[in-house]
Amino acid sequence: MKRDVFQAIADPTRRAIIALIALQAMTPNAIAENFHTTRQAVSKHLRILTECELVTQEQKGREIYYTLEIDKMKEIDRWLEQYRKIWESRFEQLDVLLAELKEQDKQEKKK
Amino acid sequence: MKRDVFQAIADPTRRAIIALIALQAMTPNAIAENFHTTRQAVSKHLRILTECELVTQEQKGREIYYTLEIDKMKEIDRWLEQYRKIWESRFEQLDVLLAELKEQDKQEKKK
DNA sequence: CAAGTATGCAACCATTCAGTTGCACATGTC
DNA sequence: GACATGTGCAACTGAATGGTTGCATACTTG
Repeated sequence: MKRDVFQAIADPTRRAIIALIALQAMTPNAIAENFHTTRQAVSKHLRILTECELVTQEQKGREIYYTLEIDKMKEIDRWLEQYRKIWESRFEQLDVLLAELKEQDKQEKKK
Repeated sequence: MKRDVFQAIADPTRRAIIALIALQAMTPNAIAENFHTTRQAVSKHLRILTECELVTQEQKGREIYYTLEIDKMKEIDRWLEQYRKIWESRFEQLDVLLAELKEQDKQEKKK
């Protein structure tokens, strides 16, 4: 039942919805027009995105505008942070070293 | 059949596996010891991670070492990039706003 | 108040998924 | 060669997922 952000962005349609409403808040109908699926399917995706607080709703008359909660996206960024440290350090030094070691290994195996 | 990186990191167990082998290459058995699940379940996860090129295998004797392909993680980072731009610009805007409010506050107090 | 529009929710369906169990295959050790 | 160890693969299962259809609710307009 409890869904997390990573599960939310796993679906390509949901990522597309996120990309859409990142620019401006939109209604379910307006969003659905961009996809080859029913309005109800989009509504379901919006429900999931709302559940994990990636989007928020704002009622205006009979329309409901959905807005991306950009702060929640930072959660993914924070998770990535630990790996960014790794690839940054490897870029600086280890990458070259590893390539050399692999090359040496190849030479060894040839013998 | 075709799985992408986002689907791969959707599962909490797979994220834990990624975190484990980020530090050092590990065998399926060694990885499985860290979870309350069977070796075969871990093996399945590794297969999925391999399919979408997040990990690579290296056979050493009868053991197979799995290594995280940190470069593939950059794909997620690239996707995040567009949203990072948004929250950074909002932060700047907020910064300006806060500065203005502080200025106003000063003016108020002077009165 | 009636008709139309915007939306959410429930029920159902086909597919996928994560996990377990059992088996096969390869490598290493006695 | 016999046996133990490390591993992957296939079949099965229960749960979750994404989608559709149909209906109920709420707001707007005439």
